[in-house]
Amino acid sequence: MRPQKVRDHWSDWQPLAGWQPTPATLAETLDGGQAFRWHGAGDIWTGTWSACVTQLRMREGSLEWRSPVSLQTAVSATLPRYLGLDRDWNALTDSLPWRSDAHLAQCIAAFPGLRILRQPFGETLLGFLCSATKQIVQIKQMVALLAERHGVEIRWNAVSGRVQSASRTPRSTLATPNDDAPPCHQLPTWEELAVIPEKDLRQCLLGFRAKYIHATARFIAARPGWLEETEALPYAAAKARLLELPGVGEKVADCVLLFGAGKLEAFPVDTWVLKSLARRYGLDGWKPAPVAHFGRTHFGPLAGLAQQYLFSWERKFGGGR
DNA sequence: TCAAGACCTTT
DNA sequence: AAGGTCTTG
Repeated sequence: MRPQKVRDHWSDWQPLAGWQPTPATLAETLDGGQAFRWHGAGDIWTGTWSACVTQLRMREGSLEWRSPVSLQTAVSATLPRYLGLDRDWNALTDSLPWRSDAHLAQCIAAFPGLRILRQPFGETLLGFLCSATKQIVQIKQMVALLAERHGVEIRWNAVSGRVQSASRTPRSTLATPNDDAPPCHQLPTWEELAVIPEKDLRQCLLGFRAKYIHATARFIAARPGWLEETEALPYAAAKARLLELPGVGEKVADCVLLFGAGKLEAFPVDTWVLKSLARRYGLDGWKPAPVAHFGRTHFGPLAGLAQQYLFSWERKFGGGR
């Protein structure tokens, strides 16, 4: 008889100092398009990165977290950096040119405490390689399928109290992951992705993106250390290297550097930022490249942070059109 | 140098 | 039409 899979219980809720977002700002930060592995249920957000699983909630205006007991050490060691608690976001936001930019001021007021996440670099790259002409819900679906079908299982073993990885998961027969089930798979690494046939990737609803992910995986797997070196480079050099990857253009490269490497000078120009600059800054008809140049000069060295406020506001309040 | 189209699939 | 990129002409 197979040993029964035992899940340990969750730790007690613990306060998380250094960030007091509104519920709306918390939702926008976790599930507004920076990351694709957070799921909200009631007032609890469940998120996954690397081999970590954690939950967040607001209580009396303060942020609390918990994780499976066996993952607690790993989560407590990485959660602060993931959420950007090691940076002074109030000071960073204050140094944006909101005093001379009424629209930016309005965006900041609408999302008080908005943060830029610092996700694992490789996982960020994978997420945004899935993102071309897709909406957030669909990107989350693709990423969930990649993890469920091709990622190592994250075990929450109460008996051993240790994380046991390296057990390959059986291919799921489900077409879609159960949103109520706790997430229990890591994203596949680039080394793992490199040996997955493109056909199998397409089964994860990736469409033409499967070809990019496959080719990028082969590229990275053939160059040990390439990803880590890229993350460590200054913005311009890191971006030049990311642009070598098939399927990575200006926008994806900037998203990876902003959300996966903490480079606040990255200014991704997607359709929402294009709309924002066209409608609120009079840049109607401008192409992405000139808009990016305008953004960097107008908003300065923290343009990526400004971009996130503009993006969130335009998506939530700007109207479709 | 640049404006279309193609590329997968789903809402 | 959807939070792009790559390839054409």
